[in-house]
Amino acid sequence: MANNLAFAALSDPTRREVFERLAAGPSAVGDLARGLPVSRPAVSQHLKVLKEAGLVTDRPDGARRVYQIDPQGLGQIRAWLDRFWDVALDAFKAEVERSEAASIKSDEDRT
Amino acid sequence: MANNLAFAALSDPTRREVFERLAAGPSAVGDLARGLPVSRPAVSQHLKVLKEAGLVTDRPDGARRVYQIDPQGLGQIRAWLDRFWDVALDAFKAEVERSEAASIKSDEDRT
DNA sequence: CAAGATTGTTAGCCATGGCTTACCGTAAGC
DNA sequence: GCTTACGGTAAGCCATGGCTAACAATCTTG
Repeated sequence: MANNLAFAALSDPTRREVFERLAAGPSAVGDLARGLPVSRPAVSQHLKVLKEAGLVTDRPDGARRVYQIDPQGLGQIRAWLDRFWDVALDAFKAEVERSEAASIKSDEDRT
Repeated sequence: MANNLAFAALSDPTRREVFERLAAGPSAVGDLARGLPVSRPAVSQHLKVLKEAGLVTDRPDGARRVYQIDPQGLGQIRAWLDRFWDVALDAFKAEVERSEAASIKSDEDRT
């Protein structure tokens, strides 16, 4: 149950922004920071969190360090969500029917 | 782009626990709190956040209040994730090939 | 080898948020 | 109508975490 790391990682707006930019293609830390409203160390810290959550991978490239999307963390969240998707739809359907039944009943009561 | 609410809501472990319990079936606030290590007002506050994120729905039931899973917020997160799923897999595949190519090249350099 | 570039790390600051206690409103039952 | 049960809200406390500035480490280049 390590998905809490992935959820916590994506709960921060700046981190989601970093993640979305990496989805457009691999990038180095400095290049990422240049397009964001926060400092480079901040981006570096965000990348560390994303990495520990299995959402990105990094690879050395000379003095630079290239980060890239990792499907692993994404898959964990997807799997967690899918556990509730069907039951959520069923619950919603049942609720609609229950609500309509109550509505019809109140109509009958009025007659 | 209201998915930030859903992500922030599910980033808290207690809130995910509440959500999972509701996935097992609709429940009132007190019943939920009785099975959790936090106080009832805490659960009430969590439910408020989940509700604003479109993850649960509430309906009055006498003096009680029954909460239930709502597929809307879940769908938002799923849609957001699906935007990156394919590109993440492609990036992963490309990385594997790049990595293997570099490995082969270093082997050649050694001969 | 020296200088510049790129990145990770630490210390410290401050806002956010989760939790509890106390209180208030509302609905059910005697 | 009064009491009891149920749930939302406000105030306050404290831990978490995101940010910046300063520093250290590593790599490239002349």
